[in-house]
Amino acid sequence: MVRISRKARETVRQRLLEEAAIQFARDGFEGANINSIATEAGFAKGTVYNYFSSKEELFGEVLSAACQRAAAGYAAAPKGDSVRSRLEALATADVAVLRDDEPFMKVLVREAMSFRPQTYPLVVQHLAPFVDVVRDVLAAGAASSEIRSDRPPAQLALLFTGILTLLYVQHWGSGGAWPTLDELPALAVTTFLDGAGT
Amino acid sequence: MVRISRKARETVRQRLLEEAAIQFARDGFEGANINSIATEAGFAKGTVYNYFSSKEELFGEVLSAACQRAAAGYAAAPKGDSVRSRLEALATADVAVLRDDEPFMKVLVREAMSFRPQTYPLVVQHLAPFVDVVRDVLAAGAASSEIRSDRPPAQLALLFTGILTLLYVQHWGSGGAWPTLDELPALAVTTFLDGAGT
Amino acid sequence: MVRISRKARETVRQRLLEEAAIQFARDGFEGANINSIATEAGFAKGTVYNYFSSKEELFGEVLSAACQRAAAGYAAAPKGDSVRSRLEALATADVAVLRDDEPFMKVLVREAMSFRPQTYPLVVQHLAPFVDVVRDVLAAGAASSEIRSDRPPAQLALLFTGILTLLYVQHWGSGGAWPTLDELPALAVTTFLDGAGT
Amino acid sequence: MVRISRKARETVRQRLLEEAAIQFARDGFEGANINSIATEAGFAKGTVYNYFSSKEELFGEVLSAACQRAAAGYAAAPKGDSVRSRLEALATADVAVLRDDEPFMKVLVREAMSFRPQTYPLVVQHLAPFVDVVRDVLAAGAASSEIRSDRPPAQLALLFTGILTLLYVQHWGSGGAWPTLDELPALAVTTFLDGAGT
DNA sequence: AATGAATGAGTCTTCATTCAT
DNA sequence: GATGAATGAAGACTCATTCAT
Repeated sequence: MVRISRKARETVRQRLLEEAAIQFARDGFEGANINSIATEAGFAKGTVYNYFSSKEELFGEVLSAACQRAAAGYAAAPKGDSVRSRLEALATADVAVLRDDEPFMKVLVREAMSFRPQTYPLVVQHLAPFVDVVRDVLAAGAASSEIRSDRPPAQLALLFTGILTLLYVQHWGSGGAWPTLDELPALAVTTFLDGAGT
Repeated sequence: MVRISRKARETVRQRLLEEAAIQFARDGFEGANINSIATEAGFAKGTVYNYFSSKEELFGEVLSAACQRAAAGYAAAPKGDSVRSRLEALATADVAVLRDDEPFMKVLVREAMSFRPQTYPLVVQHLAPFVDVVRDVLAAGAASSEIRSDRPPAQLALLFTGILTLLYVQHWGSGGAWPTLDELPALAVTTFLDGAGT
Repeated sequence: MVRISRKARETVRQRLLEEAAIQFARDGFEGANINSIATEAGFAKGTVYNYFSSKEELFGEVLSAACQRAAAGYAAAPKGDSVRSRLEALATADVAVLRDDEPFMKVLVREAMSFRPQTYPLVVQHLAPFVDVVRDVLAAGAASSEIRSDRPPAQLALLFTGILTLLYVQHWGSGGAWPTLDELPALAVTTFLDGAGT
Repeated sequence: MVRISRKARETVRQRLLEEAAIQFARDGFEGANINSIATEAGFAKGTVYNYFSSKEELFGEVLSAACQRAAAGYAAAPKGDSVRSRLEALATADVAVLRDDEPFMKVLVREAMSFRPQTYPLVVQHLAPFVDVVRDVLAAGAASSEIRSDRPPAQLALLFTGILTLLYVQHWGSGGAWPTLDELPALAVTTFLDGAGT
């Protein structure tokens, strides 16, 4: 009995998170509306409070879920031989996550880029796994002389992550015109590794 | 009768814009509070409405003022010989504006990075002058073989602008730890031109 | 789950309408205060908005309810033989409604007499059933030569309705001194039918 | 110096009253806007307060002016021989005033018909001169058997005044369709004296 | 566990009124 | 006397949250 209930509970919770992600992505934290989230998810207002203690917590859980989904994606990324192929695999994995869970990723990106004191630490904390993976790849690359060694790998990792995120913003901001999701991983990697100079 | 007023009116208006920029930067559009803006600026709530017809208009005017300040900064940027020095001059000018008018720039950057449909076009429109200057520099650079010519200058310009903005976000997000404003222009240029590869 | 609610909801709605009628009658549309209406009805401000989407809609519903009550009254009026007795029956029925639902009728009368473009059409539309009944009675009276036939029955109906309404105004305006509600129907009919001449 | 000033003062005051009448007639007391009245009259907001101490007082002065204009009209009415011709002369005079000062009369009528406790006494007081003239005519008519003597002339006078007012309401309410101003005096008199019966 | 009616703090906005120039 | 900037009380409306059913 408990088992079924527990499963049902989880289903409802996921449904609420999905809808919350959509609306937080569209309207922002302040603009989003608990009633609307509940209703669109197929429940009544009060139900949200059986699963989350406040709007803030719901938002936090959306962020958290976004990070988990992203992290699962990185884990699934195939490893490559060179730094270039590894980075591209990571970026490709990230874009794959984005395709599946666009609202969650939008919330994550918007929050990362708006550096609100209340949520920035949370975002950073949840982004850390990804950044750490990148950092390790880059550190290895520095050792094998594929990567310039005059900058700390941690800083370079932040740069790569940032460029990826930046391209998402330009993708969404341009209505998908440029860059497209298909070209995005390669563009991120070449921008990061090769630069625009000759 | 009104004689002196003209100037006084402008002063009050500027004071309100300054305070609005601070609070919009800190709290976002929805989170900011007209009453608080007025009070902190040293006026009563109603006074705001003698200068701006609504919260939305006030926000628009803050964005607009931010863009004007930024544009004035670019115009004052010294021209250099090489693409590298020109970009660095532009970035340096931008950072100088940011030092003077941080709240305004924060509003601009946050808005640019949050791609809200209501304001994104406005932001893009006001950012356009800067992007266009960069594009022209890059087009010239492509002609002189300083810049890779396999990508449209307009896209490269968006990339450079984006990287600059991204570094602002990381500057603010890290509490000023990295990158610092001093190193920021050079970092933006080398990231953009040289890449992280060897 | 909601089971009982349906009825309870209607009760609350009626309570709010009653109180709104009282205050709209006393203070007019602009002068009335949603907060006060809610509080006097025994609820909090927000509750009004669970039932009516705006002050305007609430006002419209009050008008609408007033018309329904009035219409129900006419339907219950006994039919007489002569035009005189029929008119008196109608007037008596109208006064009976007024006794039961004075605030609603006050709102209706005040609105009818203040010819505000926003509400006048609504009022006319809702008064129409009554006016139409009167017109039919008068048309029949013209056929049986009880009524002068040198004027369109529709115009005469407007006159009779107007005189009735006018007497309400004088009743309320005089604090109930003259005419009293008891004498009002007969006075309306004799004024309308007989005139003051000899 | 004083004389010119005094005359100028009176001119400004009249201009403000005219505009106030227009806007009170259009928007009602609560809906009207001091700033708008002042501006449309060609002055600044503050000027109104050099002439009237409050919105309420301004409204009262508009009512008062309306009554004065009306009273001046009655005084100018030609006397007739019969009661019928006297009443028609009075009604014609009233309509003439209405043609000249429609906004003032609208304010007066609307206020008379909305029986607001705050203004009703004022309206009654100012309407009294007209009602008294009518009463005297009717009392004389009762003596000469032109008027039924089973009702106090004072009540009959209120009825006649009310019918006249009612026809104004129907005139304005119908957008001038029926009754027209031309037919209005005769209609008022025949309605009052002859009734609709045969 | 789900519901949705009730709540009331909080927000934008209006506008009559004051008063320094 | 005219002006219009400043004021702040007041009001409509929103919405996160609570809780009885």
